[in-house]
Amino acid sequence: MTINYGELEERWRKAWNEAKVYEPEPNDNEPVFVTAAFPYVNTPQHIGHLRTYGTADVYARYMRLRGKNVLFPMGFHATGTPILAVAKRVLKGDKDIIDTLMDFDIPIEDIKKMSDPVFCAEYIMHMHQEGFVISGLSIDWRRKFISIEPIFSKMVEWQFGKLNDAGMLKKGLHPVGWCRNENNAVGQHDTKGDAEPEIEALTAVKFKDRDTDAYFVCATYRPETIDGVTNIFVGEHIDYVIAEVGGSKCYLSKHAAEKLSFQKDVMVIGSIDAGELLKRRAINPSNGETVPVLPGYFVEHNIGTGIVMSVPAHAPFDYVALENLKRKGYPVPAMEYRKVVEVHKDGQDADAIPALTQLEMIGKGKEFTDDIVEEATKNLYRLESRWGVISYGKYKGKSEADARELIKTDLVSTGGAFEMYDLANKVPVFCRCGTEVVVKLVDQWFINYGDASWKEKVRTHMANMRFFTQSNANTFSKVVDWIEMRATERAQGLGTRFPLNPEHIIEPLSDSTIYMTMYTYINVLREAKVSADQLKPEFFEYVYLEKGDPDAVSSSTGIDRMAVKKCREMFDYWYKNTSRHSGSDLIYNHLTMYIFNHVLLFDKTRLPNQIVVNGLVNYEGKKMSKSLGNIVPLKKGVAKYGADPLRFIEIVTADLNTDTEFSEKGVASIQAKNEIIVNAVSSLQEMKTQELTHIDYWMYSRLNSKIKAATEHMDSMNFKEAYLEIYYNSINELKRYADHGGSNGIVVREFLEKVTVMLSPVMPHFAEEVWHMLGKTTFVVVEPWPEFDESAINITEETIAEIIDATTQDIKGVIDMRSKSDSNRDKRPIAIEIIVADQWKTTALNGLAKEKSISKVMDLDELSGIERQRLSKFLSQFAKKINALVPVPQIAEDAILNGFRDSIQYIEAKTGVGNITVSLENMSHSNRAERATPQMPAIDIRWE
RNA sequence: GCAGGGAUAGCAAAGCUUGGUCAAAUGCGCUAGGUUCAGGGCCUAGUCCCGUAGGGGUUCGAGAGUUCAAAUCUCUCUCCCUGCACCA
Repeated sequence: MTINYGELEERWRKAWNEAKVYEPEPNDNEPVFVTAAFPYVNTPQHIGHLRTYGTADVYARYMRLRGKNVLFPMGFHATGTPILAVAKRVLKGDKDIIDTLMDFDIPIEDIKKMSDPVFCAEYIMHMHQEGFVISGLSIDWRRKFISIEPIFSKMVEWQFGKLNDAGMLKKGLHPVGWCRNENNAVGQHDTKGDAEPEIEALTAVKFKDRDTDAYFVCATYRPETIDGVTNIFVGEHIDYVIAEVGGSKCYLSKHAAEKLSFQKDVMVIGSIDAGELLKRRAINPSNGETVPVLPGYFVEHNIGTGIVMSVPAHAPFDYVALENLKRKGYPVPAMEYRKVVEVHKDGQDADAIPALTQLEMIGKGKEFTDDIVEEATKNLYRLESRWGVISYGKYKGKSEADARELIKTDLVSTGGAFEMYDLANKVPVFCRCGTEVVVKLVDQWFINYGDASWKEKVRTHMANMRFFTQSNANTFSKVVDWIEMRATERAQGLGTRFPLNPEHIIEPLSDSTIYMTMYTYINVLREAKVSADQLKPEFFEYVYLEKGDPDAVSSSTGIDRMAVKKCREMFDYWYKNTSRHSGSDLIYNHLTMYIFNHVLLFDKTRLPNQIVVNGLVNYEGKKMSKSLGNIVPLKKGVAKYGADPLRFIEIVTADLNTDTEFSEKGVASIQAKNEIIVNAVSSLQEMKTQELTHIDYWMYSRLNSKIKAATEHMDSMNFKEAYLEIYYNSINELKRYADHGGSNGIVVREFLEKVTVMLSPVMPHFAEEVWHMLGKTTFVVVEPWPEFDESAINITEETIAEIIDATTQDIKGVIDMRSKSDSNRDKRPIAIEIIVADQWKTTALNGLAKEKSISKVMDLDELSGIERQRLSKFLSQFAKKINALVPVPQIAEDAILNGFRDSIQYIEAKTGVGNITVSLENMSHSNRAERATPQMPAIDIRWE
């Protein structure tokens, strides 16, 4: 029977909707509040998005079955620039964005309207909502909102007022990519070719001109090599200027002066010819040495300052440039290529010049072209940064990495250098408008997540949170150590105005750290028709912190008194036992900021309880991405595969924190297995009620140990293991049960019923269908999760089953092996005797597992009746692995004998041998009988 | 560079926290057979090497160590991936 997922899923969604099963109200049960990071609505969803929301849904559904009062709401995020960018691109008729939107089946006339950002956000929001609905998420839609609504802004304004009151908003300088034409910060999506502006800090070292009061400014990544400087390089064709920088006269390229003016006070006084500079001498600020100025062929005006400090021992470019000059007969004064860093590592020649060694290694005798020098530079930098030790001067013996910071700090503090920023990109980065991007230091507001006492509060609280994997807990803890200032205002984008600078908006991650609180009462605000301007701070103070009283709040805001009270009651009831879900990429920002803001603003009972972080989804082995063209829109995916198979594949087939693999084959296999379950339900009609046999007890045992294991796995958020038990193993057990002649309707029915309930969190629609096929009239999605019956877990029966299966395998193996040989090729086995070990062997084996000594077991009283030689022979076969022995269950001879006898038909079918007998070791006449061990009966196969 | 994570059989991926029951789950691929079998699906068996009785041998990035015992613990090395703040 083929399952029509589309039809069945829609039918059950409609039934649940009508019964309002996902619209909880406070009751006596314990509330559980499940939220997932609200989606950003600049593009519609693809099937990968289902991972996070589905994971949250499975948890919500599981909690619901466990009798909790579960609220799972959802909102949408739209602040910031991406939606603005989409609208702008649509307005320009950008083909790329229009194609992308058309891939999601948006009609062209609607796409045209998306040049309005608000329309765009709301349109895509509706698509997301529909996607969530058809995916079967158990969301309470009465509480939906979008982050560009005025009432959302009111909450954010309250939050920032609190942050400011707590002194956590700070003003400071921050380097950003900058377009001087548009006067705007530029991020990756604002540049041509979406190049990420890579901002790097450099040290600008000031070498004084010996004869004037000006300085040569050299930008470097390696200030620690300062004592190895032999000369200064300038470019012969570069335009240089003299400029007043931070109070002192400096030489630098014209281009550099311009760029630097976005970071420091720069006043150009005049220009100076490269030829003039070449006549000067420069003084090393570290050691006072006077060095010459030479022409460097590789120096460029737009990299760094256009002036380079030359360290030929450690910089391949410098070395090569000096050699070139010498070869051309340029008057290069005698100089020492001083080595200031040593690498203590195998294969490093202590006397050689590192730059030359590296060049020769890479150049292999060829001419040193720029590519080779470039690579040598990279290698040497890596080698010395990792292994280098300073071998000269004050910091001799320190690692290069440590010395870099120390020397830089020394230079800066004595006025010998200043810090500057530049783009580290290989090629210049251009704004979409065509202007080259520079680094600007902007004066702006930050949230000070580096505040020591704040961090301490966060750490203290995090010790009480659940993160489910040790690795996630560690990551969070590292992020807390690392997080410092976070810029919190933006020049452009949708969103809430920043209270301390209303020209700007609040940065879109900072505005969504406490929004989940709003789900608890927003439906009350809507019903009471509360407007944004009524949401004054005192409202939030009362609802969130119970400060003030409802009468005062009501009279100052004009909000109905009952509504004010109800908002507080709803927040009070729902906002505890919270479970926060998101993809792992948000650990580094959103999730950490979520903890910080809660800890600062709310009281202890309202703080985050647990965070569940999940991996992503790969498509047929590859990452889903626009460039690979393998993005499957969620709507298409659900229509094609069914929401339930899609949910199963995405949510429970991989460990929580790793990526799942989506494949068509995988979906097909889930669909096929679902059909097996449906067939099992149909087969119930032919089954009768009868007395329980071995196989029935085994089935009960499996069912109950399954429930036990699955419950433990679900509780620790280990969905993969849980559903291995609930789904895959159940199907195998149904098969094994039938193979072994199981046919008891009562047993199978109970098995199927309980499995169906456990299946419902992942495949709610399908489970509901099966549940009703089983004749039920309730909703499976609100049934209680099954309890396990410890007494029904029967280790003996499960062990016997394992022994029977293993023995059957062994028999097959032996037959296969024997029939491969020439002498037996034509012979067929005609009879098999299975010989079950005598009881005393279990005693002896368990004795050995405990005593770890053969002689001690020989002396045991309970084995005194056993013939010495037989006992010794039996024990000695375990001698080699005596330390690895573990006790085995003691099983009565009759039980195992009967188990085999009940399974004779099965073994015959599996092995193709018709004459199978089972006997006890001491009753058998076979000369193989004594080979029997407790876990492994002896087998004697007779051939024709 | 800084921080985090990883390296397991043809591929993908468990297991390693709490060393032994690990030749190592599972899925895919591949091979053979079956199926009124559409070159599909499903079923059965096999898939490191050797083996005429359920056995033996050699494996879990490389090297060293701890141990009666290591895929699992320690150290060193090599290589790979991800994030790094104006970007949601």
